[in-house]
Order: sequence, then C-alpha cells, then structure tokens
Amino acid sequence: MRAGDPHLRERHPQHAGYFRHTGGEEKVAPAHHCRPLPRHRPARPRGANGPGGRGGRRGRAFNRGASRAGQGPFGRCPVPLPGAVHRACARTPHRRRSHWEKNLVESFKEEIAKKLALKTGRGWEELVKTIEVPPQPEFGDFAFPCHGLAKVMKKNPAVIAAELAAAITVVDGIKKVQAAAGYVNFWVDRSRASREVLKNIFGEGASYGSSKVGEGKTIAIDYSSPNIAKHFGVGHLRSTAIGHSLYRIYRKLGYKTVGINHLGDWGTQFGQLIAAFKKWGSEEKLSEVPITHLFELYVRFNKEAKENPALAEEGRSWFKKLENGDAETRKLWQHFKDLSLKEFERIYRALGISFDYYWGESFYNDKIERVIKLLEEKKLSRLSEGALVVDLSAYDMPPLLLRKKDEATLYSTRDLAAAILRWEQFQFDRSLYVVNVAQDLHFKQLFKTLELAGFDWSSRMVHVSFGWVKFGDAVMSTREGNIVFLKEVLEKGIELAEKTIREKNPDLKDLEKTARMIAEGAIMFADLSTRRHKDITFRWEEVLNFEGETGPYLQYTHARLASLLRKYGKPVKGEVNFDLLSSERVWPAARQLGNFPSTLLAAAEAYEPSFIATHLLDLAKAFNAFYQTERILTDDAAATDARILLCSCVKTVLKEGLYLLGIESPEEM
RNA sequence: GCGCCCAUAGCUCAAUUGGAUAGAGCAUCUGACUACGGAUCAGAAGGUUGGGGGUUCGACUCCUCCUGGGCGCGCCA
Repeated sequence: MRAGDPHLRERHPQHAGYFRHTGGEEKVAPAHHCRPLPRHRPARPRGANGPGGRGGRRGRAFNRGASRAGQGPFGRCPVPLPGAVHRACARTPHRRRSHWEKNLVESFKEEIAKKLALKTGRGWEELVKTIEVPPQPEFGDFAFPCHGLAKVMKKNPAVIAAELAAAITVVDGIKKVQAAAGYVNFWVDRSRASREVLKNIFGEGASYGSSKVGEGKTIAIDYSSPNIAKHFGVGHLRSTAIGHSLYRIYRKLGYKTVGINHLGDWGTQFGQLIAAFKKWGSEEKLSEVPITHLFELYVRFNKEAKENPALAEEGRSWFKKLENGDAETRKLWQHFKDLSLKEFERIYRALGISFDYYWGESFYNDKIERVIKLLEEKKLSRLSEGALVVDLSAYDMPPLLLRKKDEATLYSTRDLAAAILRWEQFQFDRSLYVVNVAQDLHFKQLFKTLELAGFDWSSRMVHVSFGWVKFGDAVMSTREGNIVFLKEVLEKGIELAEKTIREKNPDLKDLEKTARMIAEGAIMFADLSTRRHKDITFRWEEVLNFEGETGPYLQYTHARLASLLRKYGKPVKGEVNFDLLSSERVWPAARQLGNFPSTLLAAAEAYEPSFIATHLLDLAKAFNAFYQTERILTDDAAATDARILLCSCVKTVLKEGLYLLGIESPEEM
C-alpha cells in the first residue's frame, strides 16, 4: 500500500506504512521532518475586541450545545480549570522583592545592559539581546561581545572590550569584569546569587518560575486528537505529550489554558466503517475486541474497495446518510465512538492527561452551514468541478475544499468551523494546533482562508507541528501492522520497571505504582526530550531505557534527594551561610536553578517542551556531579544546612519541571 | 513536475537562534561504593557539522547550487 494513501489519513497518522502487514515486510522507509520553529506571531493588542470578560456565561450557553452534540462516555467535558487563578498571583501583591529576585538571568542581563548602555550611548533594550552565557566557565557567567559595536564605532572590538571593562566597575551583583578577545566577561557574586535563587525557590516552592506574562490571556490548545475506531498508538502520544506539556507550561505562566481534543470521529471513513460492519460485522467480536474488530473491518473495506469502486461509493453514501442525521446510522456510529472513547479514556487516565473539551469533528456538524454562508457572503467560495472551494491560487496554494459534489463536508470545513467557534468562545491570545508536520499545507490554507474572510485573529493561530514517529526494525511487524500500541509499550515498561526495582530496591513498598511512574516517565520523556520538529524512531530498548539521559534518570535523582532529606530529618532552613555554596562544585547547580524561569519562557515562546527536558538533564547532571564528590550530611551543621537547602531546591525544581512534562516524581524508587 | 522540510561522533540527540576550543547520552575501553541510593559519578576514545560556492570581523546556524532522504499537492483525514 502506497504511503500517503488517502484512506489512511488522519490528524495524527501513526505511520505512512500503517497497513504494511497486508504487504511484504520490507523495511519501512523513514518518514519525514518539518520546518523549523514556527514564526513567532506576536499577539495583537486587543483593541476593539476587548478582553471579553463574560466568558463564563457564554461558556455555559455553549456547553448546552456541546452536550447535545457530544455524547459518549465524556459527553461534554468542561473540566474546571485548576490554577486559573495562580497561587503565586493570589499572594500579597506588595511583597518586597529585590530587582532580580524573580528571574536571575534576565535581571543580570538587564543590569549589565543598563551599565553598558550608559557607557556606549546605546539603548539597553538593544544591548540586552546580545548578552550571552559563555560556553566556557573560565569566561565568566555572562559575556558581552563587542563585535557589533566595532562596526558602528569603527574601532577594534578588543579595544572596545578593554575600555568597557575598565569603565564598568560597579554592577549590582557582579563581582568581576574583564575583557578577553573582544568580549567583556562578567562574573557574578556567587554567594549572593545563590542566596537570591535558593531563598526564592525555598519561599515559592512549586510555583517558582511562574509568571504573570499570561495574565488575562487565553490560549487554546488542540492536541492528541486520535481517530475513533483505531487503537491508540505510540504515534498519537507525540501530540498528546507535547500538547499536554504546553498546557501546563502556559498555565504556569499565568495563561488561561483550554485543552481541546479534536477527535477524528467524522468523515467518509465512518461511512465506510458502517458499510463494512453492515456487510461483515459481528456483534460478538465487537463486544469482545471492539477496536480490533473495527480496525479489521476498516482494513478489509479499503482492500476490497480497491478492486470494487462500487463499494467506495457505498461508503460515501453511508457517510452522507450519517451527516444527514439518519437515526439508525447515527446510532451505530455513536456505538463505535463510545467503544473507542472507553479505550482512550483508560490511556489518558493512566498518563494523567486531561482535556477541557472533547470537541471532535462531529461536534461541528451543525455549525458548518453558517461558515459556508459566511464564506459565500465574502465571495470567497466558488463552485469548481461540482465542489465548493476557496480559491487560493493567488497565494500559490491549492484550493481549500469546503464541500464535495455530493454536498458532504470535509476535514477543512470542520476545522474552519472549529477555529471560528474557538475564537467566539475564548477570544484566545493564541490558538495552537499540535498536529503532525504532514498537515502543514492544510493549516496554511486554513489560516489563509480565515485571514481572507477578514478574521484578524487568524494571525494568532499557530500550527505547532512535529515530526514523525518512525518504526525502526521488524520487532513489531509480527504484530498487527507496523503499529505499536501505546498500551503494549506501557505494559512492557511497567514489567521492566518492576524487574529493575526488584533488583535494586527489593524492599520498596509501592512497587506497582512506582513501576508505573517509571515506565510512564521513560515513555513520555522519550517523546519530549527531542525538539519537536525532529522525527523520532521508536525503539523498544531506547524508550524503555532507564539509564543515561532519560526520564527515570531524573526521577532517580529526585528519589535520591528525597531520601537525603528524609535522612536529614529536620525542617529545611531557608537562612543559611550562602558563602558555603559558592564553590566550583556547587555553583553550576545553583546557576542552573536560577535559569529555570528563563527556560520556561523560552519553552513557551518556541512551543518546545524539549527545552525543559534539556534544562532538567543539565540540572540533574550538575547536581549529581556535586553529590558524587561532596558529602552533604556532615558533622558541620552550617555546611550541612546550606547543602540541604540546595538539595531541597533542586528537588523542588526537578519535580516541578517533570510535572510540566507530564511526568511524576517518586519519593522512592 | 511544483512546493515545504531534513542531513552534526558508530547510534540517538544538544549547541543560548550569527559568537570564544561544536557538547551530552548510548555503545566501547579504564577507574570509583567498610558514612548520604552505583538507575550514579570520573576519565579515555570518537568530528572536513552530507558536498561545493558565497555573504562578514565571525557560519552547524543566513543565501545559492548539488547529493541523499521525507512529506505535501480538489472531492481522504
């Protein structure tokens, strides 16, 4: 079967060779990548639209509609948003804080830039962007490259650097300034920096790194969105993990977040499924192995339809019937959907994934007519070969199809309706679509169409695309197709984790629960630790690896810290001798802790949970290097207290960072 | 054919978005538990950043051509 066969498409195709089992066992060709980070779309000022402060009432009204359309185990699902009012924001607003308490790195950069601005006569906002963290520790903690200035000042950068280093004597929190190779290098006062960072983390706990940047703004995130009547495979996890992580990241930054599961529960394929079930379906098999049976029917239908065009026509007409509201058909469809949702729900529950709304494609069925009308009124649509399309040739794009010649709707039409509805409902600051790179063009067309329709908010929509999950070798080809079911990976992972625990920590009480946490940590981290535009290759031994740069490595570091704190046995002191924490061994960990808030902002801006994954690895490595060489619990009470404070802070940030990735942190493992 | 995307150590990935000597993990080899958990740590080895040309003080990063691969391109999702 050809890769890209139309029958196989879905929002999150698991693999181009999805049905490969019907053919030979040839090695699956690696599928592909995507574009770099999406262009940053600056939020437009609200202007006349206003912040829309009456969301609550609208929300309820809207949900009445939702309950009608979306039945099933979830029905409407307006999960109350936890943390809508952030703990940090709810605190006393006039708490005193030093100028760089909140975000070490940014504050230092700002401070340095202001001094530089004074000496160079340039704006500090411009200079702050060029300040960097040097690659080598011997170049200090911050550096300002003078090469840019060399051009405008017509001077040797080394000379400029030397002059600046000599001129800048006092910067708050900076201990030493030195010129080297055209750079001005800055060394921070470590004792003081540790103090600020650790006291901050100690005081704020899990909310360290939270922010108000998102206050009053809403961000809608479309993620997971699996197809009904198919098993949930590892391919679906990518969207689920990234979307869920972004959800938590944005919420931490003060945004109101709305998670939407755009289930693939509508379209011609369901007509096909119904046709297939009517022909060959078995009630017994459906109740025994529902998804497997539906999947088999679907495969068989597509196979036979290839030789028998009349069959394909039959499928289309069943979908037409479904769309027209035929009661019998609809009932069957609903039954299939319920069965699928039951399986999805189990997986989501296991992984701790949640959504605010389960608005699948079918949900928009009765909301499409007004969209089509609207586009007609704007003179954007026209008939072409019997189909209703939006011509985008002026933008070098193929047309967007609104309606087939048999009048049935299409994926794009439903996405248009969804986009408009999301805007009306949430007046989002951003609307994210965490969807595979294969749909790049689809979203370009979608956004362009909305722009042409005069919706200026279309600029707030972002396709957060990600690469393929490839299946490497023949390990899984014996199973059903070349797909690996997430359920299976989880089971294997838990099994392996249990085995490992029995070897390394046989007395652990909560074996089953901990094994689950470790397996999930490994699997989730494998999906989140690479930049999202990269393809990733699924390999059992890598996904279920607990050593090296993995989720369990971070969990292990966390568990060991927890154990250390238990041994310490006293409440952690926030006020310690910070001079004891400025040694070469301790500083890297403390500095990394100070970077955490900046990492969060960067991750949010680039829609990259992987930034957090990398940050946590660096933190754990820095801490472990220290832990391995320096005793923490000693007879020296002052030194012990100081180090324990650091441990406690590392633990806090590790746990919170893992939480943002959707991973739990065991106290023991 | 046209469009978009990708290529960094044997393998999997980083590289502060144009900055200093391109860094980690896995695998390989060597070393570290009679006080905090060895799922760890320390070290060795491993590179013409696919190739050519260009832009400039400086290129893994930007432009261009080439090679290899992937995805997409009207009644699928």
